[in-house]
Amino acid sequence: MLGLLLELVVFVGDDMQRRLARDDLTAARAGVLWALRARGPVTQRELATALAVTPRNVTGLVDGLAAAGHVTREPHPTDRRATLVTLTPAGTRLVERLEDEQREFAGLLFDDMPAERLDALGGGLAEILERMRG
Amino acid sequence: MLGLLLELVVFVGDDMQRRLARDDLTAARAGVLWALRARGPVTQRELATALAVTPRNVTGLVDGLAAAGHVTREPHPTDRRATLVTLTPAGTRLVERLEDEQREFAGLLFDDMPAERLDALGGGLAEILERMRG
DNA sequence: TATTGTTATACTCTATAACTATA
DNA sequence: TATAGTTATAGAGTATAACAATA
Repeated sequence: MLGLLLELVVFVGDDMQRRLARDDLTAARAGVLWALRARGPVTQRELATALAVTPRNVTGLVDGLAAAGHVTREPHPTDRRATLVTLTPAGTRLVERLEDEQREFAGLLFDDMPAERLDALGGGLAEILERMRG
Repeated sequence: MLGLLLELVVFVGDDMQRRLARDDLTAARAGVLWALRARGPVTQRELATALAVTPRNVTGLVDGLAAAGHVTREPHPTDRRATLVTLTPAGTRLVERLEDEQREFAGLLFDDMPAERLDALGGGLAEILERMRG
């Protein structure tokens, strides 16, 4: 069928997408919610840097999340050019619930990954898996 | 940062996307190539079913792959409505090379996954991982 | 009538470039 | 001058619906 690794990524990605769709979310918008959960209120410029995406793209993602009631644009206290994107209480509850669901699935996949394997995977991925086991 | 599983999928997916981009491919177009490698020449309708995508979407993907010289549209021998999407020799070489690269990376991730873990993952994913170890 | 693939239209995610308001 | 965020425009991937050619 597909290449095996591609199949795996597609499978896990589709599973995630189905769950996100139940809450009218996409992967890109969920990424914004998780960034906000980790960082607290930030400017769109900071979001663009964190997500490695253009400022124009952040405008659209925040538009969608604001329309759904997950975030608000608050005025920046000292810089009138900037806005602080802020999780609403409903948005906070949503991202916490999704995080719980995913931790369960991730543990099933990677709890017993041996340490030598992690070393061989190198920088970024090894760090991610390390945190998935913690 | 992102949810941990989302991070993993994003990491692996980005890695794949970077490698595909070196050959001017996207994940969706690579999926067509792999389907053709597994099945041989098929109609667009069959591709749409195999990829769980609309016929309209297949039209666009095949347009791109044909423009790049990876596939051709051949007349169906008995049904003049249909076309047989066929890998060119260059397309065949490309998909074989990508498959080799990915098998290496996949083995690094999953070679020692314990069998009980696989059982707990249930249907589709367990089957994929089983084949990745073989 | 039913099926194959197309055109028409629309939405999301992505990008660059030009512009406005502010620093 | 430089920065934050917008509008304008474009392209890929996805969808539904209407249509032409063929079965």
